[in-house]
Amino acid sequence: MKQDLQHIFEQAIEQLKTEGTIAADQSVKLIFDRTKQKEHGDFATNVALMLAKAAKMNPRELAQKIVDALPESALIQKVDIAGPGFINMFVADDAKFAVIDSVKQASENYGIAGKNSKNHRILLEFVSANPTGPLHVGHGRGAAYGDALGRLLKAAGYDVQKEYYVNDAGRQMDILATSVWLRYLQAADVGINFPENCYQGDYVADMGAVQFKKFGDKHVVTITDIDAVTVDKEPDAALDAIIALAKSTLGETIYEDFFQLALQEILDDIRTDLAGFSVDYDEWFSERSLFQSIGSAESNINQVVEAIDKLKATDYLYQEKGAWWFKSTEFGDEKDRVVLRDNGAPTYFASDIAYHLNKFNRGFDTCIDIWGADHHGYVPRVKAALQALNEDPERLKVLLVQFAILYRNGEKVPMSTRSGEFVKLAELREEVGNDAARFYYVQRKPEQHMDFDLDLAKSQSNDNPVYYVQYAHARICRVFSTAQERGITVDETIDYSQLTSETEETLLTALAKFPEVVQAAAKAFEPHQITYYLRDLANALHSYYNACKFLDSEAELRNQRMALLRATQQVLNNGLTLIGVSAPQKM
RNA sequence: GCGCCUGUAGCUCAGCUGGAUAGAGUACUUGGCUUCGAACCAAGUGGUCGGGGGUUCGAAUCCCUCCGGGCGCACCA
Repeated sequence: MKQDLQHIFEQAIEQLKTEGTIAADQSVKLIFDRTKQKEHGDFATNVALMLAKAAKMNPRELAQKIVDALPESALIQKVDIAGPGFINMFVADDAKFAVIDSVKQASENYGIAGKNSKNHRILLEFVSANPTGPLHVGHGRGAAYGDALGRLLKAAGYDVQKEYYVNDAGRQMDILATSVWLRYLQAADVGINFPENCYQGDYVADMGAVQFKKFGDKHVVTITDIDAVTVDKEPDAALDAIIALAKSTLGETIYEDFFQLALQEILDDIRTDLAGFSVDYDEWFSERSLFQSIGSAESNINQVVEAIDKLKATDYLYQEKGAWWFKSTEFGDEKDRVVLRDNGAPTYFASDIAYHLNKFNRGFDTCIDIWGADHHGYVPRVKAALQALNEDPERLKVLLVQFAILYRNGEKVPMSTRSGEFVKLAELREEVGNDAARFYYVQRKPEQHMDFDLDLAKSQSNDNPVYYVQYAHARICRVFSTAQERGITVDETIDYSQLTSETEETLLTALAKFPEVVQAAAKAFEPHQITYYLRDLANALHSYYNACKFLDSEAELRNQRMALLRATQQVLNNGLTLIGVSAPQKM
């Protein structure tokens, strides 16, 4: 509806341009919005105020000219000029009623644009937590936001693919595999001290026990062996030595067994956790696959090598102190970055360049990365690398999600995976429920710092606005089931002329807004707009519910009101689905 | 020190590309169930939009500056 009305105004402006009232080359930014106050009608525009100066006219005078130039339309009841020159427009009743039939017709697709109607492919990557431990509440935010954004973009007509980048290569994974081995040693009664910079979580010890059951003490070393390699070393260097010891003791095959056990177990855990949170992916992309040989098995060429070679072919890579550096400063980064270390090993940055090249080569128009805000310093270098490789960095959009700072008993809870001291997403889901957790996360816009008070989340879970919205849906369901119990038949109608009370008008307006909200929220990457919309819609429903009796009214009025309820039920459902929250029949 | 995010009601937060008296929830004070679910509705109290400048018909919104929080500044991932 908004678009149709806006179009009418655009026609009027064009008309004035041909008449010469407005200069033909004048650029017009037509701002056309719903009003905040009823007296101002349904929609308003300030276009006369904006153009007055250029047209050398009094704003009200110009507004009058625009109004006079408006073509006839059945949608418009009347148009006012108010204040300094606002044009207020009142929508005709019949046009307002039309939304009921629109919803009925489109049902679960109301407000949802046609599949891939934007003809634009988007790759959306989110969470991508290292598979070194279970997801914690910090990841939960990225999960809820990313998934809701994916649904939202799809609803807005984009072709969206959701992807999880599995960081299964690199040192962290070696530390994890080694941690399991050390726990295995403990299970075998080798009285070692478990290093602080290894993964502390219980799940590691469990896996160590599993390996002991499987291998017995076949892959055991003594304390002296470990002391021999770690003596006089800083913790990090000592850890590297232990990793090397693990690899040489276990041999390639058995080490891989430890590695895969840890990886698969944790990844499975992450997968079920996310699936339980209604977060689903189209693709789980393995970082290791970037290191797999291309062509013959013995080939030294892989996607990471390829990417580096491409960079070497430009002028943006140079060698210094044994390492290869990328001149990201040429593209505005703070300093140059290493892609190949002096020992020849590629950095994480190197595989990330390869990964993004891979994404681009898969033919997406836009690649969206959702990262934790602590990675923000990383954005310029990735964009720089893409630019150096002659790709358009604008195709990559990095959305930063601020950290959720966790409080328990008023104390800040640290959230490092390494220390094992964190609150799992699974625990949160268990305690407050999926719907409440998702709503709570999505409600806040991503760049807002979030204080997550666990006690509050628990104690206030009953006050979570999600229930307010779900209750509205359940209430409607109850009205219909009660009608059925009482043997009241609800007939289809196309006449809604009796729906003229204030609460009905508010509800009709709210329903009509939904498609606009979906588009606006998608455009801004802001699923939180949906949650606020849903609260408003639920409020309109609850007010209506308290103001009217549905089943006791006479048949014709009842049919009309029930049609409005049906439409509201549908839109509540559609909105909740967008943020991955259920719409219960009863609560 | 530099960079990114942030500062709106007691608390948690909205406020779209500048627009008409700054909005919700919560808390607090009232009123509303013999009725389709009161997990609800209605009304009220509560704000120098962090401070100060500037831009203009008009600023919470844009620019400058200062102050206060969070995060980041590795041959880690």
